Amino acid sequence: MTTIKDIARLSGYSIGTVSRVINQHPDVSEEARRKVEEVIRREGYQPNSNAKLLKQRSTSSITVLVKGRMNIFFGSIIEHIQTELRESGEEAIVEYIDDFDNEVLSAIQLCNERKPKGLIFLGGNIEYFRKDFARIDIPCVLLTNNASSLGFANLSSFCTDDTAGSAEAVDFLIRAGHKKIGIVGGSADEDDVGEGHIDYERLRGCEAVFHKYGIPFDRRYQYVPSRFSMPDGYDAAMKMFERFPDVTALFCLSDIIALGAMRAAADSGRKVPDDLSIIGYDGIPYSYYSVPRLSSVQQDAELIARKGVEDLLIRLNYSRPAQHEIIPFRVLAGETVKKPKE
Amino acid sequence: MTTIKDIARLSGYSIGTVSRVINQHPDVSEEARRKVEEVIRREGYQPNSNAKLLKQRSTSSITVLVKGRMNIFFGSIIEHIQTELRESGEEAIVEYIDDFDNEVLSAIQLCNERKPKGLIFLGGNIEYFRKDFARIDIPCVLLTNNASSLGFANLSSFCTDDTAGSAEAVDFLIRAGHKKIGIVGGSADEDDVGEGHIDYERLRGCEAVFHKYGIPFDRRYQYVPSRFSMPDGYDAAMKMFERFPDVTALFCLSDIIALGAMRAAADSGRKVPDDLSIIGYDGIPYSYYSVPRLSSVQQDAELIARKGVEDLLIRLNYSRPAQHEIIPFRVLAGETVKKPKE
DNA sequence: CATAGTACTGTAAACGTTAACAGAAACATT
DNA sequence: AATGTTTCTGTTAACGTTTACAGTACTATG
Repeated sequence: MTTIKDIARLSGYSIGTVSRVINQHPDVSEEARRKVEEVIRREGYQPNSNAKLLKQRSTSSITVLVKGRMNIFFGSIIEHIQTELRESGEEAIVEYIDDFDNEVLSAIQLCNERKPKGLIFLGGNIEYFRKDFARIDIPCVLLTNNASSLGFANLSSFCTDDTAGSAEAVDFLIRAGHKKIGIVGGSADEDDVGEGHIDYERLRGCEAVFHKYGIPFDRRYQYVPSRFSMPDGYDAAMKMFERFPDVTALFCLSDIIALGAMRAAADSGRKVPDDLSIIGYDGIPYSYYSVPRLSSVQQDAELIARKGVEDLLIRLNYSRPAQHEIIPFRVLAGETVKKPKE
Repeated sequence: MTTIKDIARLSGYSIGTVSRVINQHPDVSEEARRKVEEVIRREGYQPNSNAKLLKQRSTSSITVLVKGRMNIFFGSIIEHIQTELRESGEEAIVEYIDDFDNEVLSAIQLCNERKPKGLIFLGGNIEYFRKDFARIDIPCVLLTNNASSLGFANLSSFCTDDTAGSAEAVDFLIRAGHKKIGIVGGSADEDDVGEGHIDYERLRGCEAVFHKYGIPFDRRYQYVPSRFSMPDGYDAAMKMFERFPDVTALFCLSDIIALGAMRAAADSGRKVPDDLSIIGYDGIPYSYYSVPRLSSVQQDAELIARKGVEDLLIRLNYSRPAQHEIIPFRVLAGETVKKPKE
């Protein structure tokens, strides 16, 4: 392996000068720079990043910590994060952790091991682990929950208002004439739906709307938890049909789940939207191309990603305080919501 | 930051002993081990990986290099890779590169920067860069092309036989009674379809079957290139309808493309499968849940991932020669292929 | 009792880099 | 001519580990 020493020897300069050339320091003569660069190119020399990081005590990379299984909505956010970071000359490392792992503890471990200079969280619910979060001392961005209430100086958040988005979805169904509405959640564990949890926030929005219209809603019958995958959405919808057979509309807390539910509807002899209306959440491309086109509360994955990356980069470079911004959503009418038959 | 020195000081042992405790060396007394571990736990000490790697000259991690945009088939392979590696106590870092980047050159850069101990390639076509590949000296696995012909000692490959899979798809359509078959490809660039390219291999399989049945096939009219995304599939299908209006069946070189094509069919007034049959490739979960259920040549993402990881780990530990294995596929009949009307 | 072996422990030299510091040379200023 | 300043360069001490080597203190063996 060629090291900086070899370059120094071959170019006739000292390792100090070579290092300065590599790191674009100004105190280097034109001639030295030229000669050293020539040797570097000729030898195909690449600095050893471990040695570099050992000295500098941090990486040049930003880690994206994704909680839960591969999911196309997160996937598209990740893709946009990658694009944004690349444009700024930064490198993203994506790390997936299990749905049941504690993301904050995983993040701490990650910080120790790989020393990223910034962290982006996707999924999960930091609120539960606020105590541990205090141990993270690099800038963080949370893209799937609002963290303004947590009050950590190093934690920004950019996300849509889940409560408002869900309210609007249910409002949309009710205005279409539905009263028997089922809700398919995204939370894996029924017992787990506490404050800050994605299902909790979304259900809260739903219930407020039911209340506004004076429509009764019983969480025990009309809410089925699920997970962010099609098979899980399928199963949850089937369970819903069993539990609540005369349901006329489904609000699925993610498009993936909604697409699974569409198949479940077909398999249980329900035609969408004639027998069953469905509205999803996220606005993934797949839902846009489904037949019929899925109605959905659309989040702007690109905007969320861009805001998050921009904020992180600014805070990394100018130590600005953390920000919390609500990203607007919009309801795409689609083709899966229709006035109920009866 | 706590270092090994602090642990040594606090435990009353030397850094040598502490290091031996950390690395599970046998030459440590029970007492020393116990005491040192106690201090490590108490202090929450984490070894500095950069220092460790600087000494050991390689990472403990395996890098997955994914070419192209976020794509659910690759996504599910990645997920399985992650699972497999985690079970073996290994760590996976996923790196996405642009569709137009050269994956081998990217890999070389990656090796220099992060020093992974193994590399898994997803997507792309190493064949084009065989010359550069010789510069990579760590075990590699290619999961989307057969690399047996390349003859690199450090390159294994595990993938389905694209030629045979495509042949079977077309055979399936012809046996259903279709003669006017369009093929929607996965290759971004029409000029680019050369040997080793995924479209090249698949088209070859198709043409052989057309030939076998004595059905004419003109690549210029009946083949439209596309990319692995729904919008691209949609556009390509629309182009196909324009170019070849009386097409009765479509073979899409990926399910994502097929799902886009299904929407295109709907938008152009074609009912699937009554007016247009569609068969895809990959067998992603989404296609299984689509209505109607997509017919598809299913690849076993989990098996591909597992074989790849197993091979990599074995070669990492026992320096076995590289392997090349063809993973079987199977045609899922689905609901989108039907006898044509006329 | 001498010797050899065993079980453990400490020391110190690497690994490849950065950056603080000092020194040299050239030039400018008094 | 002496001094100060600027521009460049080399030297060297870290950074936090691992590991070869050398030791020490036992225990076992002849």
